[in-house]
Amino acid sequence: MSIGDKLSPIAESFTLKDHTFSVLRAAILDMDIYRPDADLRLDERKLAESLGISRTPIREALARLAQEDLVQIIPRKGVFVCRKTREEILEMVVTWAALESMAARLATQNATDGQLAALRRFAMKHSSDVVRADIEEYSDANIKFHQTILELSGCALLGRTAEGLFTHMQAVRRRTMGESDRARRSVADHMEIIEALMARDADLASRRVREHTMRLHDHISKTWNRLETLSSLRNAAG
Amino acid sequence: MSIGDKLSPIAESFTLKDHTFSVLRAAILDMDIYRPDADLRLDERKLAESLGISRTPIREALARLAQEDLVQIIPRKGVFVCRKTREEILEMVVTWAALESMAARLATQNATDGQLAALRRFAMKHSSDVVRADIEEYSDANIKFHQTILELSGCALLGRTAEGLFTHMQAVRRRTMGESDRARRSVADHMEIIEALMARDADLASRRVREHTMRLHDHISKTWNRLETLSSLRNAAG
DNA sequence: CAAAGGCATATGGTATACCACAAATCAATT
DNA sequence: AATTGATTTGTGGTATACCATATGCCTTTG
Repeated sequence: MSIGDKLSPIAESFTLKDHTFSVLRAAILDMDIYRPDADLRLDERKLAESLGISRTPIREALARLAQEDLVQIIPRKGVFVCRKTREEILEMVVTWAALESMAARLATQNATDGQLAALRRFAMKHSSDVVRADIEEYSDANIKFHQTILELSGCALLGRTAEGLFTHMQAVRRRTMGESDRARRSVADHMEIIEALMARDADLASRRVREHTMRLHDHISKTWNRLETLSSLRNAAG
Repeated sequence: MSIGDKLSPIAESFTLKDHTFSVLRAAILDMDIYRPDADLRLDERKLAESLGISRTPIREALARLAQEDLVQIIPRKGVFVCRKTREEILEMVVTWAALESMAARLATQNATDGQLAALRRFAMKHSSDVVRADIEEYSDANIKFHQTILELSGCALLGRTAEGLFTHMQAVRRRTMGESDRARRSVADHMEIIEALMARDADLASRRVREHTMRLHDHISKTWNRLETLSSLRNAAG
């Protein structure tokens, strides 16, 4: 064995542009953009100064974020984090449902018995989180569950497309979870989905995933209003 | 009415960056990237010179194209148009199927009788194109048909997401159409889809759209090989 | 003549300077 | 005092210069 085999490339092709993209993306997801008084403004020059780099890589990162609809660039006005409307959020859920239900359909063909058994063990292990009212923990498990179904489809693009939507919904989840009633129903849904997958019933698995996700759709549809009106009231007052 | 109402902003907030993005995108779609000897290289400086602008807006446009997976930027190597592998193309078709079948499902709820009647008239009008072996014409109508279903869903995001995939598939279509046998089957499929939509049968409409698109999947799966191997032979020879 | 190393060149990455437009501020005028 | 217009300031847009690395050519050397 030569010495070369032990040397891996040092941060191969690292670029500030890509790094900035990741950093900004994470930062945006981390901020609670639906807080009425949230500062949605991103200042290129301030960012550049904060990161200790020039505006150029910042701008290229912002261009990519804009392409992902995470920010909106208004020429000579500013760069703003996109706040999704209720309708846009509902559409994201619908699109998510489309992707994941297809994933479930494919998973009945492509997943191995072992993979499905592992998924079942995982789901059962975390079902107790709900009982313990450990919603935070359950929420993570919930996310993992759905991502796993997308993976088991064997179609990477389904997962990647959904991931883009997921990014946006991260902020939304903060406002939709916390009701243990919904969580309990969710656990039951998950077990039924796994059951359908193991039965290799494509239509049933697909339907159950879709209906499960559409229940989130209906829930948001009913409860998001309160938050929206709260925001606009505040804006009107200011 | 004041005179201001008649005056619309002149090319409001036009930016070279956005313009370049559109131009490059169109140019990429226009070139036959699967021709074995196609030049996949994009030179920032040459592009800048051709368009008579500096590299900056070019680079920001390229960053966005990269985000859409239309080009790949390799630091210090170059910018290259992405050539999709057979597997990636198949995944795009599957994802497309997921989106459009959900669109069809929603369309049974959201489309008006008038809209569906119009869609039927449109489909019937162009069904004769196949008989006349006017495949070029039919292909356009085919695209329009599917886009309409996405629109009738009432969920704009489904359409936008699908559009991104569609961009990539434009180049693929050149290599998959031209067989009037498939076209004839396509016409029959379309009429059955419309029938299901008009019957407001969500499950049926959804299934028919999915199966229709998956037939394209199977077709590509069987025929794309020939082209791939042709390419690699050529590469190996060179 | 072959191989190794240096050198030239080409390419994307980054920094910086300047521009155009928009908005806010302030001043002059009615 | 209100309104209009100029001016200042702040923002993103663009151009340009320079940097770092990858690559291929060419020289050197054995």
